Amino acid sequence: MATNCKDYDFLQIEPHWQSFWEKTKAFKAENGSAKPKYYVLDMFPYPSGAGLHIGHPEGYTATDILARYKRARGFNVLHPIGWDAFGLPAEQHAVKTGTHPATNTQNNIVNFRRQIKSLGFSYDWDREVDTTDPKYFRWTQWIFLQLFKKGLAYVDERPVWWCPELRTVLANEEIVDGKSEVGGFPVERRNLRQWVLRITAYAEQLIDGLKDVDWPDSTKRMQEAWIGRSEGAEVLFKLEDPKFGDLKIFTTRPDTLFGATYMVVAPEHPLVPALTQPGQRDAVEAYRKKAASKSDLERTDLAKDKSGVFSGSYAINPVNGARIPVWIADYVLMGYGTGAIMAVPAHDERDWEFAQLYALPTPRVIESSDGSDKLPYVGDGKVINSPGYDGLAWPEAKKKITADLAAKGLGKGTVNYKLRDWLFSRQRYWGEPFPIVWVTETDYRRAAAARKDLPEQPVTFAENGATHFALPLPDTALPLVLPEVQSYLPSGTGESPLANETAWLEIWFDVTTGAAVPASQTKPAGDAWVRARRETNTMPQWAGSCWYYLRFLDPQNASAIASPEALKYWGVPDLYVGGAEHAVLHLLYARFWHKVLFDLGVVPQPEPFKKLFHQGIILGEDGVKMSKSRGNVVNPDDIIRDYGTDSLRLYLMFLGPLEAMKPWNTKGIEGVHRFLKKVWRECLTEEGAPNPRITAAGTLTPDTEKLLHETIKKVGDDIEGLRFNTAISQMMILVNALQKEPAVPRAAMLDLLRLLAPFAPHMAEELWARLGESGPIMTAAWPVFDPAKLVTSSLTMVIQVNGKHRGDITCDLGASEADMIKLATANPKIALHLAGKPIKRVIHIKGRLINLLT
RNA sequence: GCCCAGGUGGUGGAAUUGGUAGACACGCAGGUCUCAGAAGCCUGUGCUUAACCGCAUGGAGGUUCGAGUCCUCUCCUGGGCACCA
Repeated sequence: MATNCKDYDFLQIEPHWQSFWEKTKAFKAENGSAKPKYYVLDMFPYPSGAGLHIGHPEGYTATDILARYKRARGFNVLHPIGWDAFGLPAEQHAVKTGTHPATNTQNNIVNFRRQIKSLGFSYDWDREVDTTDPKYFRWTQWIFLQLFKKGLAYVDERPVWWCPELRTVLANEEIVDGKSEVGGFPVERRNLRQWVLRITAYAEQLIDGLKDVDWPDSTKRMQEAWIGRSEGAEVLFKLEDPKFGDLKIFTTRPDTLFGATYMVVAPEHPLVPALTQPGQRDAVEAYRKKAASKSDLERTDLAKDKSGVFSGSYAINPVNGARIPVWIADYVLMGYGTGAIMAVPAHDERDWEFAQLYALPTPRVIESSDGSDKLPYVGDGKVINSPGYDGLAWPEAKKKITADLAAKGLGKGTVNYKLRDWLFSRQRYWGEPFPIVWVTETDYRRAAAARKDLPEQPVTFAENGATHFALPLPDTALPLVLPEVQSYLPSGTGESPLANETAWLEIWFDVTTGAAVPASQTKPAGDAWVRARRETNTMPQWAGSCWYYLRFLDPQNASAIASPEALKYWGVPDLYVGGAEHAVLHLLYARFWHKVLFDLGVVPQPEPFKKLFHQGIILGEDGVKMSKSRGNVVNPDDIIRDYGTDSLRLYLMFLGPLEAMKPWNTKGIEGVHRFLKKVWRECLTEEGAPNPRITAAGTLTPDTEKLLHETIKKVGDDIEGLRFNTAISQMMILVNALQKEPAVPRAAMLDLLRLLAPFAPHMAEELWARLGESGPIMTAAWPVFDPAKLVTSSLTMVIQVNGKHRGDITCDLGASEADMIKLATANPKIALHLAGKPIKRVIHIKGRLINLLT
């Protein structure tokens, strides 16, 4: 079973036990077990060409320790891994080399799998998933169809980054300093047809659900801020020229309506052309152009100064009939609220700045609580200069004004969210194809008669005067796989490379079965066949990672994302560990999909991740983020070769708290490596035989006996609390004590090995076997501490004089305060500080300290 | 600018949550073993001091018998967000 190496030869031991675990399928999770379940999940990696980064094993080691610990505690543990394998780098590689992205992706997966296996993680490899596998993405497409059917998917024109030189759409990360990363060409915003998911329909639920999950507060707050709920009112301002109708604005402060001195509409607002008076036309047109060409970067980093232009038109304030000018300014965004605001410069910083610039009036309508006259004032206070509302606290005025406006049909209370609908399509090859074809209205109506899986409102898109109707493939026609293509370069028109694959794209389509033949062939016989064009967009990388935690429950299931039994037994992850960089997007998108699946009755619980933990970042030895360009990257392969994976795992955990950002230090790994060698020597002689110091019977000295039980308790508690660094230092303390014992009972040594097993599993298995135990240590139960062994017979009390620590006394457990003070005053060091002065007051903290005040 | 997380020895960090500041480890120094080195083992190691005393958890105040821990102000570092009406 074990190797027979004489000294700690980790290069022999580690592969040996890894192949043993693999052969015996030691970490198989059983569906339908009678045992209690524990599901611990890592954020699965994108298999990049660079291989595993040292940051990956940090989080993975933490979850592996927990998985192994929970198994020892009798749990049926689900600990899976997979590959988030669609993504941009593989596509860029394909464009460059002409090789299929799947080939490159599979090569990277092979390397990642090798590296992860060499770390000895206890994954159930039978449950490995790959988001690019048609057997997997069939269900990604299936979930999309459920969203589609529910009316949560639609098509719209959305601005994306377009590079005219490269004739392609670029992702934000492909743009550096306003130029394309490749070639450094200029980029511009361009509207393209996009699929969009209605995540805003779940905004309220996504906020509410945060109450019920055990997540870091900072992450919850970030999601809340991202969703950005704000309560206010929509108010209608009549335009002075009645033929233009009303200007609808959103405000969170309807209570300040009497202070509105001008209006602002976004440059993109549809009413801008109508509002612009002839004299202003040139200025407005120039301003609109300038605003449209502004990149996000210019708007955020530069543009500290406000700008705007007067339209020449006026609106009427609904509360007092005042005539107020309408301005056009880019500090108002079309994408939020109604794209128009009333400006109250006295009580809004941005409006104040703008009003100062253009000399607009700034009447005060909220009294400051401290009586100061300083403007702008955004604090609490009472309403003034607002006939009918004066004297009210502003929240009450807000309610009353909103109600009064509603009664007159001039407004209503509304809730707005910063959250936008989710742009869900990419003009790329390497992603899940949408299971959608585009047909004419007539053909859609025909299909609708035969199909029950269409949305209530058809999804349509108008182009060159024709309206196209989106018809989904039937579930039974999934998966829709990617066709082979001649080139991975984009089509040049803004569509994905799929747009060039005419035989795949232009088809005869059977509306009942989803079958297709190229349109170049003759139309097959039968009424069900219609002319169709496939959707050329593909899904973003988020799609596959939105639900993978569900597929692990039942990864081979061919008829559902997972069986109802598996969904019920395993539920959702008990612990989810991954980087804080996913605090918003991945975690919000996955929650959205999960809630939709919950509403459809597919999953039994409303939230996907009960408990979330973010591991910190490992910095380079120079204390800054590891990066290739800095040359401070640590490769796990090198560390495993030099010290072994047990040392690497132990060091990653010993470095500091899991959540902290910590610098790597190669000297530090030598310390934990030395610790492991010390454990080895305690167990085995130089010849590799059991150390004769280990005795079959016998006892430890009382202090060490107590320490052993303390250690069993502390290591267990610390693992549960994810405090691995202190668990390790406690084991070090125990080993240092065992080393000084005249002899060590075999049972005590076996306890130590079982504590060490989740951290350094290879060495623990090896020593366990070498000391003559028969089964593997990973099936052994977690050691039990004896609470009776934790109590002490005597008590050490800290003695302070006037709050300063001056000495300790040791006394019996039952000693009275008077006894203790007697002992303390007898102690010469303590007596020195009392200097014969009388004790005026005694503060006695039971079992801890006595503070003598003179 | 706003929000969040942090500042503890030469270094990574610990501190039972208001009760011995610096556990454990790295580094360094001395010793032991050795022909020698490596490994191991032993001792020491916050600053100051011969020692006692004193000082010390970014800084300044405060609460308390007692503060790394609580409060106020302030400085610095890291992360996130950014004209959201």
